[in-house]
Amino acid sequence: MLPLHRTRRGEQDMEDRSCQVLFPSSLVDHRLSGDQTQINTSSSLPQRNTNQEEKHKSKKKERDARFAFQTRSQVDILDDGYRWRKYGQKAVKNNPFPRSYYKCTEKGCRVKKQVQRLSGDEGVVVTTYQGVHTHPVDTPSDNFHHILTQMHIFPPF
DNA sequence: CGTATTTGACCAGCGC
DNA sequence: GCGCTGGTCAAATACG
Repeated sequence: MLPLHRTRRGEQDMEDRSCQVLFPSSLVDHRLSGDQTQINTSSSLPQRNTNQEEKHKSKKKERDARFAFQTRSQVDILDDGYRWRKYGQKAVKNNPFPRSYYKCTEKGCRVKKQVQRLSGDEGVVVTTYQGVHTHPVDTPSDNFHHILTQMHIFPPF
């Protein structure tokens, strides 16, 4: 499971799988045309790696569908049943909390997700998923499944 | 010793 | 064209 050994602020050890989804500001964007301001799909495939598919990128930079939702949770990383490897962390403007970048550790699976806390309300975590898993979940999480059901999202994203 | 995380550097897109 | 901002890489480090 996810090692939550690192607590950035406060003392959160308690198991809080009871994360509450906040709908009002949860956004579900299937694709981005180009008028996005805050978030853009700058996949920017590196030329040194991932040289396989990607038929032709001549169109746009638009890559994977993605959706975001907010939860009120003590821990940054919700257990959604998948294994994630952190590959970056960046400070975003107008937000005292850093944004973390994760990739699915499953081979061949290019699903990514970002996690960041809301500025002004450190109790709210914004999780953004990007892409579709090619593999079933490792350790199913009932709670998370319930959340996705509420949002009309199906388990294999 | 293998795998995951940390962290600064690097890069691309956008606005001015 | 330049600088800011966000996203990713990769070497070093931590951890089991």
